[in-house]
Amino acid sequence: MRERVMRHEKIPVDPPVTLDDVALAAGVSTATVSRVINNFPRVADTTRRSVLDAIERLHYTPNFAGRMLATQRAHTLGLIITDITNPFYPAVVRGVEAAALHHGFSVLLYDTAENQKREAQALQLLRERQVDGLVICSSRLGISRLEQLAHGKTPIVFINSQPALSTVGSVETDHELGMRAAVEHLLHLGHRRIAYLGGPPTSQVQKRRLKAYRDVARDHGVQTLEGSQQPTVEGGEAGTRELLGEHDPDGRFTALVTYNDLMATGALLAARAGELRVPEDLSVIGHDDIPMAALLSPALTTVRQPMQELGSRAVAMLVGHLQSSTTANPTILSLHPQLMVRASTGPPPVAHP
Amino acid sequence: MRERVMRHEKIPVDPPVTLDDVALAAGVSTATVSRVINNFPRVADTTRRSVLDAIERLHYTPNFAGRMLATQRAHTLGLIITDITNPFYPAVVRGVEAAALHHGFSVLLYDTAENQKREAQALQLLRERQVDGLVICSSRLGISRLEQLAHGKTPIVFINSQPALSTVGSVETDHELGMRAAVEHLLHLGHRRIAYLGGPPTSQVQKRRLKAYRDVARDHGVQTLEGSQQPTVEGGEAGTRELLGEHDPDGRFTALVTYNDLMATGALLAARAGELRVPEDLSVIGHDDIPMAALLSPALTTVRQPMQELGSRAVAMLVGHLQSSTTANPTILSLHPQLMVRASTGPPPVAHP
DNA sequence: TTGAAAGCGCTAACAA
DNA sequence: TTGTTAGCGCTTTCAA
Repeated sequence: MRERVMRHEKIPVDPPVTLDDVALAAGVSTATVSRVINNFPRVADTTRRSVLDAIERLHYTPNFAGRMLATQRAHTLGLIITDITNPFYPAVVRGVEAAALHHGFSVLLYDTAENQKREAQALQLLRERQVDGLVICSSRLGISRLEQLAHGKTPIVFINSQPALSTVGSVETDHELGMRAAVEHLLHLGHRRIAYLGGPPTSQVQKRRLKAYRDVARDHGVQTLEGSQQPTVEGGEAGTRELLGEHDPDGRFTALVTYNDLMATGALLAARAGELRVPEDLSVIGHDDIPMAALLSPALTTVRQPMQELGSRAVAMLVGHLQSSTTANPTILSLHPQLMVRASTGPPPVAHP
Repeated sequence: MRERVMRHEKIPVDPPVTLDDVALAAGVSTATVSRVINNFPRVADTTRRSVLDAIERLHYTPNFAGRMLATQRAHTLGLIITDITNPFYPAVVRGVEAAALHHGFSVLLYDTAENQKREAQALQLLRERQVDGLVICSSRLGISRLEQLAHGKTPIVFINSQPALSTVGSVETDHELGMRAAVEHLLHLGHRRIAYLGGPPTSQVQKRRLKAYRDVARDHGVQTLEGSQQPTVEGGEAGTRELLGEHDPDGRFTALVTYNDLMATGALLAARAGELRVPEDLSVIGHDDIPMAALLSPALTTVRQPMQELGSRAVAMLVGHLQSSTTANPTILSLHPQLMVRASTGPPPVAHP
């Protein structure tokens, strides 16, 4: 008998204060309390005050689940990041965070560690949670797979990747412009043999940079020399070594553009190991302008992406869509990169007579 | 009249499939469907199969809000990060992410940009969302304020900061051990005048490192020389310049330990500007071992924190608490740092006769 | 092993 | 301007 009582009596685990409690305490209906909470205009000032008072007294906090169930809105955005440990992404995350908070959204983060399977999984999970919208940064998924997963009501904005047809759109850096700026900077310095060390072939950004590189080279009638590697310091080092080892009847290339700054860092390492001075013997240009770039020695010339803005614009686009609910075709917002000229580029070595 | 119809008829926006739909389709009660979804053992195999079948056919996905309201569990962890753009944190985030996912939790991220107010705000927001638990990394809030905010049921685990009394506990690096290793490494090399350039005085980690520095110095009977600055590259540069400018009757210090690697990077810059070679004229040791540390020239000797492990252990502690619901005193888990000896430290310059 | 039904806490028609 | 009330979709006793 005693036991029965123990189990059925409410254990004093401070019973949560609900909206009903507030209504009771303020002597009004639950609807009125709800109106006050949600700042409805048509509430008498005295009523509002007494409700606010009761809320204060009881330390009432609205229940998220209840609200979400009733409104079908989670006030939450999902953010899928390809690799949070890549120094390119933290600034993007900050941009997303700040903008989301500004619009009253919280952010559910998924780090997929460059893994396609995990990305698909995250997409699935996020939509089960009924997030209001999704930002996907540097998707590694193919368009067809995305098309398949995106088929549903969750609006998606991509960063630096092609939007699938049924999504809101994307925000990107104008990679063609960036590559052109990099290569032309080298051409102006006098370089004629400029190599490009690319990243993972599945990356959409890589595809665009590679194409731009070829286009610019063709435009200026210079040879191309290409490599491809993992987008890491190690990849950059290995790729540069390979490139350096290739026979080239016209002599070694005098400048190297890499897919990202991590790879450029590796290139610097490889150059040092190969007794090549940068920039006297070899000029190097990276992409992204991660925080480390300016701190290397020599400081790295690189094509800066507006990382934080990529994030904040993506959220703005998403929120705009949520509010207007327009079902227009995917929008593509293209931001300008900026060539940051630092110490790793200079004129090519004078040819030995 | 037409208009009325238009508004009241369900616009064909594929009405979401609910558990009731499944129950109907499978010819069972909603309770049974729920049991199947939640893998209850006592369900007849045939029943289970037909339910699963209906779920498949209808493409049913459980509604998160409904479930959360009924169970009062969000399967969500909150993560508060002091400054996501500081390269120390991404690895911590990855640790948290991976462990959370492994335990079936999603992660709501808040980046507070080193701002106490935003940290308090985030704490508030997160608990309104009824997250199951919170991980706070490098809190900038004082214990009393935390005590105040933590007063509630949301379990909290801290990373690298003192737990408030009413929380689950904390995971930290043994900062005393780390500082001791750094200073003793320098002593073994022959240094006798070792300076410490600290970080923000409000940081709990800074307080502990400073104290440890003084303790080790006292133990070995060497003088102390202290500075303090923002935990950034700029702070490190400025702080080192200041320290270098101070009059010291016994001659300049020959080694410098900094609060973190960012500051050590600044120190390297300041040394270069001051025509001091590292390590020949000045040895430098940082803390953390951020990815950049090994890539600087000279490569930075530093006290490594197990960043990813800090994150994953914090989640493990939180989840353990959630499952056992033990209301024990705060646990403190202390992880070992590791001195990474690289190129920025060496013997002190020989004194001029 | 299964079903009926009562909530979980909130919002939003509609009525007053 | 305010109140009544019917859900939102799911879980969970309790009874069968």
